[in-house]
Amino acid sequence: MSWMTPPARRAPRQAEAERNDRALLRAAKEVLAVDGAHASVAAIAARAKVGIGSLYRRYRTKEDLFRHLLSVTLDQYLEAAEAGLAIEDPWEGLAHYVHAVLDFGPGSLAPIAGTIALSPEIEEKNRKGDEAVAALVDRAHAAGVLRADASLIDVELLIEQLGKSPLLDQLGAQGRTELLGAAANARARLTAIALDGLRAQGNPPLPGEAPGYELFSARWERPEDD
Amino acid sequence: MSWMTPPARRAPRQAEAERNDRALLRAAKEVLAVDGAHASVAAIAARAKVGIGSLYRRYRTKEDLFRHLLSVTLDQYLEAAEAGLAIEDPWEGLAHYVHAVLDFGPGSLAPIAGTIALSPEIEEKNRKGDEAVAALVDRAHAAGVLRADASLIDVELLIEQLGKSPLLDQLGAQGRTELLGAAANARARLTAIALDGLRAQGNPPLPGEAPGYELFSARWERPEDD
DNA sequence: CTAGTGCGGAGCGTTTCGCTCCGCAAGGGG
DNA sequence: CCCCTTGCGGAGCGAAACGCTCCGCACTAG
Repeated sequence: MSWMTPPARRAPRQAEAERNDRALLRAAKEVLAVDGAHASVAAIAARAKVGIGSLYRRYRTKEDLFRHLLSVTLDQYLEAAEAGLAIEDPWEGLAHYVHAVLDFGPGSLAPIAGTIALSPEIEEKNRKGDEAVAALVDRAHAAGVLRADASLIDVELLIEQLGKSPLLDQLGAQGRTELLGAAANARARLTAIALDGLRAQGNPPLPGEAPGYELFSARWERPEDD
Repeated sequence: MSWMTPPARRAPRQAEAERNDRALLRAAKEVLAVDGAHASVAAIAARAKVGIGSLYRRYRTKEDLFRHLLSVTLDQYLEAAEAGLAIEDPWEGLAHYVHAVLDFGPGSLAPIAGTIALSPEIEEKNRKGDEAVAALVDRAHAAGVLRADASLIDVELLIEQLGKSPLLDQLGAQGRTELLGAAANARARLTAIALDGLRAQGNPPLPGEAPGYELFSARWERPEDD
């Protein structure tokens, strides 16, 4: 358990390795958001300012890296949901969750759906996260602050829809850093508009039936054939 | 000008060529939506059930095909905006425009932003489209049915955000056709939620400043250097 | 100085890309 | 009947990008 000693006492090389690991995960998320499923390891390593060799010393394959990224992201989701539940006001709690998840930049994960094999650990984390979000939504429904015709899946799909920001991704890819602040502001406004649409008030009923959970889960299954 | 004679009088081969052209444009849009910027000509031709040779007889290069796709899509935008203006009720007119544009599946165009050179003709179409949408938004503002703190750019960004549907794209890519109907329904609900958030009512003010037009235009400029 | 550790990136073999080129099927006129 | 035109499909080219391996080097401890 020597690896649990405080950073200051660790060998300097190990501290560097840890910084590299964090940089890699962050870079992987950013590159995935911009390049989608075709993101390359070279691009990820370059973005993290880390050699390709170091990447492959830490992760056996590209798929391994993505799986680990997915795992830590699910941890963040769960944390955000629990933080939301800790807020007394039901609406504020739900809004906190939405904002927190959008801050992670979750749109990155969608492109790898169906391309990697899921570990049981990941399935478990996903289940626990879903439970927490369901509790958040139920509480908001019970308090009458979330429109009654919006289901849990509606809320999750809305988050996913807002999570992928083509604007931010492309400006980032083109190095237009001077516009990134304005783009983030614009995105915050869209989030606020969407949340206003979710609030219970004199809204007309939503069209169609409430969507089912399989919409969310289906694409993570591996297409083995065709 | 013999090529302007009605289709019925054209040689059967020319009619086939015209069908192929339409199939190619539709396929290009779909493949772009799924594969993003890395969409390949082979995938487009296969999806259109057309030989690669036919594609290259019609379009000199891949970029040519994308430019033409962009051009006809801008035509559709303009048409939708004018149809919206033709509706008396200002809110219904705006909502019609949003729904019509989303039905085109516009998310496909974002990935090619900045990767192709824009022709003056395209810039002109874009300008005319923007004018029409601005008129729609102004009318809705004047009638007090659109929240006052939502700007033209907010509306356009919201449309873009809703246009790219990771859910629909991925289910389509994986051939889960049995879920496509449910996904389209789910997307219609999200659109309705967002539109409710845009309506003028007791909404709290939006955060930050109204975004500027450069957010929208910047990424279409070609990055020649870096 | 030597030994050990962990770094960066050149480069391997493979895959995928944009695009060219050519053989072929299907009418229409002689 | 043949031949000639028209437009089709797709094999295959050189080039580029891919995932990953492997090795020379910088740095620190003793």
